[in-house]
Amino acid sequence: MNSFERIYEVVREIPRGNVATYGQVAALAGNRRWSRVVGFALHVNPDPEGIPCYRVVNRNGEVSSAFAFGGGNRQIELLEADGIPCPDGRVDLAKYQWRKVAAGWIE
DNA sequence: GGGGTGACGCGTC
DNA sequence: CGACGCGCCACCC
Repeated sequence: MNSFERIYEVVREIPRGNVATYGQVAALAGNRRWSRVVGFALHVNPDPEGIPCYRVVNRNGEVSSAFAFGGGNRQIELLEADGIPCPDGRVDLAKYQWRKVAAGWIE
């Protein structure tokens, strides 16, 4: 399995209403240093319908500026459609950051 | 086989 | 608090 596949797997597991950071995805994929690779992986996103790349934001909670796979604000609308408000083009990681953890993890 | 690039992250100035 | 630079890993030419 390529690194990309693992990354796609992680992104694909992001539940609706939650978002994950590139670093988070990278870490879940196996290595947190894949941050850049994650971006590249989503860039070539082979399955936009199965891989909600719009739920992946940078560690600042902002949507990627180079987001041009659908049309800028497109990501914002999709996120809001998921119930994730993006007032200033950024989401509240404190509340919406995906927490892939064992049951019992409370912040 | 080598070099350059990229949807990032973190530390430091 | 804001801006700049360096480091990381994988993929393409």
